[in-house]
Amino acid sequence: MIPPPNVTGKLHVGHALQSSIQDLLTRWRRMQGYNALWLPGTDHAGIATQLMVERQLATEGTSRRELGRELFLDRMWQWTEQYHGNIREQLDLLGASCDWTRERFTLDAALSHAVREAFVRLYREGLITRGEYMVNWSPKLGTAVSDLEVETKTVQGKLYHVAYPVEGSDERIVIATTRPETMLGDTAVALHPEDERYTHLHGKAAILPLVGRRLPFVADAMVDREFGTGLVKITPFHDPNDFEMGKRHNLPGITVIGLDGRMTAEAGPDFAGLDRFEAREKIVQRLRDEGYLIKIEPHTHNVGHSQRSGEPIEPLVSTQWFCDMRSMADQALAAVRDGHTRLFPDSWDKTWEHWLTNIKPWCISRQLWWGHQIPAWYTEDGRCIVAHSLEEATAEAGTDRLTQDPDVLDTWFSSGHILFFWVARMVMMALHLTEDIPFRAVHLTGLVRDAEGQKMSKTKGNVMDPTELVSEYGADALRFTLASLDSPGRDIPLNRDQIAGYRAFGNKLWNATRFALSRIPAEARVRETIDPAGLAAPERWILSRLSRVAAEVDARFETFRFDEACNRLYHFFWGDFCDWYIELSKPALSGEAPRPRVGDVLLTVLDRALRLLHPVMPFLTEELWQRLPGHEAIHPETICLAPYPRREEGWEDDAAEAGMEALTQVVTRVRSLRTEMGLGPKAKLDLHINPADPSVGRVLQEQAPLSRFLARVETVALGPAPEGARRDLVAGVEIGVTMERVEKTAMSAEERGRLEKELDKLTAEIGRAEDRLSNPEFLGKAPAHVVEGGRAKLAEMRERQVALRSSLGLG
RNA sequence: AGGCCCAUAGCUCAGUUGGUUAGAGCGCUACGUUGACAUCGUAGAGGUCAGCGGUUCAAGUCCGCUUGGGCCUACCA
Repeated sequence: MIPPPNVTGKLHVGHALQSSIQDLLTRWRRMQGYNALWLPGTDHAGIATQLMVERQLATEGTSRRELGRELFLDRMWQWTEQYHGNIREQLDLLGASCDWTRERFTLDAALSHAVREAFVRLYREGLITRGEYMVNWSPKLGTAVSDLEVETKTVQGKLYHVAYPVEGSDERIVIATTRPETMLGDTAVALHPEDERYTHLHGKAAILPLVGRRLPFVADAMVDREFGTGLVKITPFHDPNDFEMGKRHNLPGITVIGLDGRMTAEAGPDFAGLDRFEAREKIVQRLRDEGYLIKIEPHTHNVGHSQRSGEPIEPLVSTQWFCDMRSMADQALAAVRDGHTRLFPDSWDKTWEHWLTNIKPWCISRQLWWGHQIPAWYTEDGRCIVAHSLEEATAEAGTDRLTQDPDVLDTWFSSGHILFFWVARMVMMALHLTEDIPFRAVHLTGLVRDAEGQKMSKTKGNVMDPTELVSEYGADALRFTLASLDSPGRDIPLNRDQIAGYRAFGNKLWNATRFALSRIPAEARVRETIDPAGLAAPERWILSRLSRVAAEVDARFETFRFDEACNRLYHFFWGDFCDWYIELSKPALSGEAPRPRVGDVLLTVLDRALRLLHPVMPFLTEELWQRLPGHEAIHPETICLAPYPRREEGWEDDAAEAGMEALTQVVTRVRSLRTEMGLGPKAKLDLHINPADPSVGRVLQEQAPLSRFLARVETVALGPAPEGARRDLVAGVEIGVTMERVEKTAMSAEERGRLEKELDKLTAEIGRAEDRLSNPEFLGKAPAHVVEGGRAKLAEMRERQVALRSSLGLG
């Protein structure tokens, strides 16, 4: 299922990442023959969407209140339909292979029904309740918001020290506050029970300046003696802590700030109607005038801000619907602890544990119109009926004079955002309502950041638009980049150079295919399988490599290591296939040194490589695959439904790999010797190779024309290098280069220096290996294969030492 | 304040359960257009694996501390 993007939203790179990964998984499983469904859908995103339409209405000089609920909702639906197509279009652009016939919208009838069902059940079980509690109130949005929609920001504020007279004495105590406007709602002053400075105040009361209200002193251990004066004013209805303290000490509460962020009538005639921040100024002025203000200090503190609208959250007491998450959270905790649900990477287990252990009742009602209206009705005599429908409610109430609760449910009650918390809520809800685990594995990606590792944000102006990236680099390159960067537990620094690099990889696919199509014999075809018997070493080698890569990729996908899977595919295609196999195929295809079935092997490997890459690069692989002669034998229509290549054990061939590995290393070494000797590509060299392993020797002998072609030497002779040859040793093969046909003979000082340095390094390394191998502790405790490997390596280093000394004429 | 994560080449990052000359891409240097590809090829330079200590025959990898980053959670009014 797709985590629903907001219906009116534009996809951002985070969506692109999610879609790439999910589509990759879906295509992979589909090719493996699973009935893979990727369900698309969009979210009505209550607050965000309603805000946009309200903004539009404002430009028309009207408002939702003026339109009324019904007309406003019509406008919302119009807007939704207008923008809905955007999401679909953008997902198509990314290559998302969703089943669009099953697309859902969170406000669809069926989904709304499910939401009502969930609500009614949770209500009847007593988990959903209605009550007066402190909530995070956003005055600008005019609604309660959840803890997750509150962003804590560090702000430079002020600490106001205010004198409160003590009742029945001349003493004045000093209280520090960051929010003097709330003092109008003070109903007590708290002190620490063991604070010796204030023991004399127990049982007494302070008098609230400007108001004259009597504020009893209460002793509470929560008071921090170190902070301020160690005395705290208590405003139960305007501070979450004070609310708790108020309950503990049975204190009354007074609402002095209203839902609109303005002072209420209870704040008194001098302040009623003022905005909360204007009131602060005026109160401070009054305190100063009347001699209560002692001092104002600069003070840095953390203030909750509304994520959507940016203004400071006002903690207010209001009547809301709450959902008790405790038992559901316990079930979700158990699911992860028992391993029924596994998180990838498992470092998330701790966050899961922490978040669900500390979960609080969730305020699920929102004072909005756009969303699932709460299925609760009120009778005229104030009874509350929760039911699936008005009919049901009427029957239960015994009257049809009912009013439905005007509020809607938090969007997250029905769906969510692309976040960890969304998953957590789905697990909790599903476990409770269906008694089944919704997910067996949860893969969590990092956050997409910009090239500097900064979080992308509109205000920083560093957001990348996926559709723009797609048109610049192609969807395949973007997908490949995102998948390769998705390493567990790490954020994803996205930069354009990298995408450009993977675009080049796409180009490589294209060119390799072009080579194959233009050079293979007419009868060559993609084969369902190929019997390696009768094939030469290069063909057996590439088939063997292909099988191993298929096995590795499969294993990486299983554990969500898309980065490693992509890496393997990249190197197989570019390194093994293009750099080596295509080069190796040239002398065979040109007729210079024919080998059996090279065309078939070339096409078959290409076919499988494209299929392996298809989940990551769907567009290009389909395009190229369709052009391969014989691809219909794999699937008549599309690569999407062709089987995902698996390991072919019959293709794996250690001998061919060892032989070809030696061949490629010899070729590489000869090329670098040529450079080191300061010779140009046209200098005519003769190569002598002397392999230690007879089976490697056989491959090198049979494929001598390849060494000649790739190393660009005149002749290749098997056997020890003659006197005076430049010698070296790689992969157990002694090589010697002679240059009788070249004018130059003397070794340059630079070359000699380099060679001597190399020899020194080697000698030092041999010394270390000798020490290790003569250490009885190492021999006694290290496993046999490590000791054996060490000995073999030492032997080879010694041989190489001989070869290098010989090159330097040190005999 | 508590918790979590990170520190490896100029940059961005890999590095499986410890196994002995630490890898890739980009960037950089030199050379190169022989019909897949200059969005390329060939060869190369570049690293005290943040620091200190410990465990071990063996540490980039495990443990502790320090420093420097990042993230999340928190009721210092």
